[in-house]
Amino acid sequence: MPELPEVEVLVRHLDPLLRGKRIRGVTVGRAKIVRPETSATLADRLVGATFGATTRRAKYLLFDLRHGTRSEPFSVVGHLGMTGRMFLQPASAPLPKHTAVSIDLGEQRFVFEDQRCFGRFNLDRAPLAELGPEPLSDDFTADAFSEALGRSSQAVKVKLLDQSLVAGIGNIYASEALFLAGISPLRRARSLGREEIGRLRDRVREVLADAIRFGGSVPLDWSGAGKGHALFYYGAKETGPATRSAEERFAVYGRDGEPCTRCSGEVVRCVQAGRSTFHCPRCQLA
DNA sequence: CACCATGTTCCTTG
DNA sequence: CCAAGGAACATGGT
Repeated sequence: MPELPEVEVLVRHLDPLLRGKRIRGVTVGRAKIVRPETSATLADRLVGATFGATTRRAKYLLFDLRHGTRSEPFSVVGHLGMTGRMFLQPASAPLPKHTAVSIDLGEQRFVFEDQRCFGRFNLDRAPLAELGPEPLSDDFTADAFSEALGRSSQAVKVKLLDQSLVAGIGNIYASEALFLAGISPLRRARSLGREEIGRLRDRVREVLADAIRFGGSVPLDWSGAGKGHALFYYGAKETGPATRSAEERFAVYGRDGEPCTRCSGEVVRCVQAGRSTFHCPRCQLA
C-alpha cells in the first residue's frame, strides 16, 4: 500500500493510537528491514521509549520517540516498500506470517508486516535528505517543478517517479496525473511548455489530495489479514462499494484494453524504466 | 514455466 | 562527475 496518499492516511490513523504509548519490547522478524541497525541495536534504542507524533515525509513514516521528557527525542524512519502494512492488534492475536517488526505496547502490539521485504524500519535518516519538495506543500510551485524537470531527455512519467524531483508520487498516481493533465507519459521532460507544467503540477496535487480524501472517508480494516495489498484495501471483510475495488477509482491505471472514460479510445499499457505506464493515446498526444 | 506487482538502490555504460 | 538504463532485492498471484 504505498504512495503518498496511502502513507498519509496510515499516519493519520496511527498517530493517535501510538502517541503516549511506551515500548515494552521489540522483536525483529526480518533483519533486512532494520538494516543498517541490527535487531539488538534497534531494540536497545527503542525499549522504554514513548511515542510522540507520527508524521510523514514523502512515502516515509517518521515515528518520534523519547526516553522521558529530559532525554533527546529521536525518530524511527519507516517505509512500506511495495507490500508493507502497519497496524495495531491485541497482544493476544497471532502474528501475521510476514511480520517484519513487532513492538510490544502492553495490551496491544504494533505490527509491521511486509511480504516482499522491500520496506524499512530503522534509525537512518539519510534517505530523507535526497527528497524533493512535498507535492502538496507551497514549495511545489510551477517554477520549482519546471526547474526540476529541467533539460532532461527522460520521459516526463519517469521524472515524476524521481523522488529527488518531487517526493511521494508513485507508479499509479504518475499515470493518473498525466491522464488528468492530458499529457502523454512518453513526452520528454524538456519538451513540456510552461502552461503544461503548470497544469501537470495542479493535477498532481489534485489526484493526491483526492486520494487522501477518499482514503480518509472510507472505513478501513487496518488489521485485516486478508486480501492483498491494494491501495486502501486493508482486509476484505466489509466488501462495501466504497472499498470493493481500489482499481475502480483509477482512470487509466490497470485499464489497458478498456475504453478511455473521456474519449472512448483504448487505454494502452507500455513499459518505461521497467515500470508499467497506462495512458490514452488519443487524450494524451505524444 | 512465464509474466506481473503500489519502491528504492546499486551497478554499468556512455 | 552526471545521466540513463537495467538488474537486483523477496515473495507471491495469475
